[in-house]
Amino acid sequence: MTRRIPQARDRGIPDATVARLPLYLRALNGLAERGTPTVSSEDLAAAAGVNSAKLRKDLSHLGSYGTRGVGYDVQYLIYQISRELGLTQDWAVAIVGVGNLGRALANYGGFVSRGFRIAGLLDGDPQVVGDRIAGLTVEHADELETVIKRRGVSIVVIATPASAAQQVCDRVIEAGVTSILNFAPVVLSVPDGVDVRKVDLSIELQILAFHEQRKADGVVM
Amino acid sequence: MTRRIPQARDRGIPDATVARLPLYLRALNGLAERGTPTVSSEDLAAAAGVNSAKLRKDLSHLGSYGTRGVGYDVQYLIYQISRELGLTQDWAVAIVGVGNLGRALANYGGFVSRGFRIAGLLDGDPQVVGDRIAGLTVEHADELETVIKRRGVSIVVIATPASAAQQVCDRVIEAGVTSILNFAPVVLSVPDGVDVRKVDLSIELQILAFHEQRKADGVVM
DNA sequence: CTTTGTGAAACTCTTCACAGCG
DNA sequence: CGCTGTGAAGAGTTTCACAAAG
Repeated sequence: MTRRIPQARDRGIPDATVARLPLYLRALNGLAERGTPTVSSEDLAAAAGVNSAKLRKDLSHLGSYGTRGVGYDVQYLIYQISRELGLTQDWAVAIVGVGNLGRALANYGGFVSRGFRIAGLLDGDPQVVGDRIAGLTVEHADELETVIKRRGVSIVVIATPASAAQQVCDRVIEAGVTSILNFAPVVLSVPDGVDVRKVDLSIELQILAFHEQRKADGVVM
Repeated sequence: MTRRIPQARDRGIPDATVARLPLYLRALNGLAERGTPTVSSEDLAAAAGVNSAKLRKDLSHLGSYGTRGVGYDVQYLIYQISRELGLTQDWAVAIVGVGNLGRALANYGGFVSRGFRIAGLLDGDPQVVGDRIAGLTVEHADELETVIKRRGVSIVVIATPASAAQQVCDRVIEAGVTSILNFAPVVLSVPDGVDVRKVDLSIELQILAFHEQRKADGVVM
């Protein structure tokens, strides 16, 4: 799936670990806000909702940042995880498709706060073009390539209807983008070397329905 | 994490398989719309974006629904997967928090089409209460317990700000709900027997940033 | 001859349990 | 003495490769 680059500085962090680092970061930021200076693996694991052995193993992939008998320095660990995730640099993100979901994303504080800067909002509907959202003016989708190139966009969020998603995808890849977050309920086909992550709102509900049905069938309730 | 109920009719479908069934269902519905009568594991796997051996193993957990030398009957497989996921029954869903995200969810066709019926939209902000969205009137969050009980809500979607999420969660569990889909960026603490699935919009971006950074560092580009 | 269904092998991820550091 | 970091064991998942079915 993801291209592995066997490289000197690639310490080969497992995908499962990478997926949890943002969780740890969020928990650590909560602790930092409350002024906590250090935290044990036990407490941090509880705050992030994982098992403490898993947390220690995850962190061990980044380096030896804890102190035995004490725990982890909150600020230092925030820095190390941020650096590992690439959040110490500034990523320009464009959101294509400014319906309710696109608006929700544009207004979502979690993006801007962590290394991401929304550099463009685009939509194909002339009715929407010109609207001001989260301090930006919505531009026409025709401008996609221009916006990507002029503003150094490296990550594109696709929040269009399913029917437009593949076409938008092809265009942004052609413009040089290799990281895409897709909210449209379609499987995007992309060449090697392009990363696509997808979020499908209805899939999660379907998984819940499966478990809910099992609860109703089972004896243990 | 998820409670296992070792039960006669629990054929113990692996979690990884359950998570992919909605994907297959979506691909199958696409084929059905185009009138395709049967499909091979190879073709269906390609449409769903997975490896064909994995697809066959996944489907084998549900039963022997294919025909060797031919493939799978599209309509029949749609029915079997729907039944397994519990989508042949009607699930009443309430959405708490009617900001942009809540509105996006309420208007999202994918929910209504597949066994889910939005039975309530609730918000704590009096400014929003009374708005009509997707054919429903937004009710005050004070009505939460009443709505859940009167309308038989079994799944609740939390789309509130982080600060309100745990409180809403506690209340819906108290009212008898055991399946929660959480969009707020907090780890909800819940008793045993309650299923929580979470979608964090910013975590996916952070994972992309990690890979994007690796591409920039690596030699292979 | 095509395509499913599946043991077995390979791989990944999680958890245990404790040596060893501070 | 408390807590990290980690080998080793265990659980879960993916992929291979092929026998058996149609």
